Amino acid sequence: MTTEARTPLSRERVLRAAVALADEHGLRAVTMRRLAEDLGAEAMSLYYHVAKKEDVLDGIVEVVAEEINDVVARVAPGPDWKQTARRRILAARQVFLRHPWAPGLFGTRSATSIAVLKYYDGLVGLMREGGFSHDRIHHALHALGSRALGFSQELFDPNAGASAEVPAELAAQLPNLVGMLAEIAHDDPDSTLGWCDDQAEFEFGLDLVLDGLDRLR
Amino acid sequence: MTTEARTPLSRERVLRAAVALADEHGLRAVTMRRLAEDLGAEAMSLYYHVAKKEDVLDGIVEVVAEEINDVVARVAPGPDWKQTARRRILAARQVFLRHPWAPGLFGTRSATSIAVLKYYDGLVGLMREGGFSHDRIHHALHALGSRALGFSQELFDPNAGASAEVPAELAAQLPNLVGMLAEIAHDDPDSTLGWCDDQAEFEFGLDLVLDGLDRLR
DNA sequence: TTGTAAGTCTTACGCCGTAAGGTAGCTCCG
DNA sequence: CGGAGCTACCTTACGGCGTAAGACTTACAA
Repeated sequence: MTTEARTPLSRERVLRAAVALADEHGLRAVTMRRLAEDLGAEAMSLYYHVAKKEDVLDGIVEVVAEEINDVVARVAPGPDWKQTARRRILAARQVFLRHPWAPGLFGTRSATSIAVLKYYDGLVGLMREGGFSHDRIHHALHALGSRALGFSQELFDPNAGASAEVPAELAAQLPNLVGMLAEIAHDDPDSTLGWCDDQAEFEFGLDLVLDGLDRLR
Repeated sequence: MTTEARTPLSRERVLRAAVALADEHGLRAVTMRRLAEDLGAEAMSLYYHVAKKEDVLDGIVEVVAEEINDVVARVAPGPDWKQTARRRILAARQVFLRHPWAPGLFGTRSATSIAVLKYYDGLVGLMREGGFSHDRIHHALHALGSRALGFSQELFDPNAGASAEVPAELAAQLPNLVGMLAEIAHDDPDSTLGWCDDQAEFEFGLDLVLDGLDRLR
C-alpha cells in the first residue's frame, strides 16, 4: 500500500549506523543482523554495500580516524613541535573518549586505514619541522605506540585492587603492590578510557616520552 | 571392548591444550568444540572444569603470565634498578614472542590475573629498592603500559607502506610519511611481534621511558 | 546391594557470518 | 510499447558457535 520512502542504504550509512550501534551497545552488539535492523533492512542487504563484516570493522576505524583528523585539524599550533604534538594527541584522545570501544578495535586491525595514515603523516611533518631526522621520527612513532593516537593500553588496573578488596591470603603474596595501592588510593577515578587510563596518567606518560624525544633532537 | 585408559580432563589440561591450540592455529581456532576434540572429549565435557569460554581465555592469560614469571625469576639482577627492570621486561618479551597471539588477548582481558599481579608486584618492589616513591611507581607503571610486560601496541606498520606499493594518488596525500619510508627502508624485518614491534624498536621505546623515569628519581 | 556423587556425553536452541539465488523497479534501446 | 538488463534489496538455507538441560556411566561408601 503506502510506498514508505526509505533513505537508501549506502556504505556511508552502514558505517555510521555501526559506529552509533557500538557507541550505544558496545562493539559486541555490532552484528550484521542487528545493524540491518537498525537500518530498517535485512542483513544480506548490507552485503551489497560492504564486502564482509571485517570490511565493516575496517570502515568504522576509518570513520573514527576521520573524526580524529577533523578534530586535530582545528588545534592551534603551540610554541614548539612538542607542544603542538601534545595538543594534537590530546585532541585525538577526546575522540576515543567518545568511543570507548575504539581503542580495542584499533588494536585488532592490521590493515592500516588511510585516515590513520594521514594522521601519522601530519605528525611526521610536524617532527620534520621540529628538526628531527627521518630515522628519529620513525623511532619516535614506535616509542609512542598507541599513545600517538591518544590512548594507551593498560594491562592492570590499580583501582581494581583498591575496590575489589583483595583476599588477605593473596595480599600476602603481593606486599609491594598492596603497599603501593594503600598509599596512592587514586581517589579521583573520573574519566577512564579502557582500564585506568585516566587523563593525568595519560599525560604523564605522554610527556615522559615527548620530553625524552625532545632531548634527542 | 578395550577400555581406552584416558587421562582425565582437568582445568589444567584444558588450559594447556588451549595454549597449544592457539600457538599452532591461532586464537581464532580456540573454540570449545575444537578444544574438546584435541583433548579427545566432547565440548560440553569441558564445562565441568571450566565455567565458560571467557574463563578459558582468562585461564590461558594466567598460564602465559606464569610462564613469564618463571622466566623472569631466572634473570640475574643488573647493576641498578633500571638495568634489572630492563632485563626482566626483555625476558618477559621472549615469552610473548613464543605466543604471538598473546598480546592481543592480554589487551582484551579486564579481570587481572594473579600471575600478572605478581609480576607487577616484583616490578614495584624493584623500583622501591631503586628509591622511588609509591606515587612515582604508580605513574611509572602507567607510563610503561603494556611495555612493562614486554610488548607494545603498534597502530600502523611502516613496513606495510614500503612493501604494499602505495598507489601514487594516495602517496601524494602523504608526502611526509612517504618521504620517511623511502629513507629508512627498514630493511631488516626479522622478528616481528604484532606489527612492526621488532626488537630494536621495542628497546628504543623502553629505554626512552626507563631513562625518563630514572631522571625523575 | 544400593545410593550418591563426579565426570562425561547427547541433544537441542538461538545466535552468528554469509553463499546462492530470487524479485521488484528503473533505465534504455528496438 | 515491450522486454532486456541492471541495481538494490530480500528470502532461504547452511554450517559453526557458545551453552542450557538433562541423561548416562563409573567409582566408591554405607
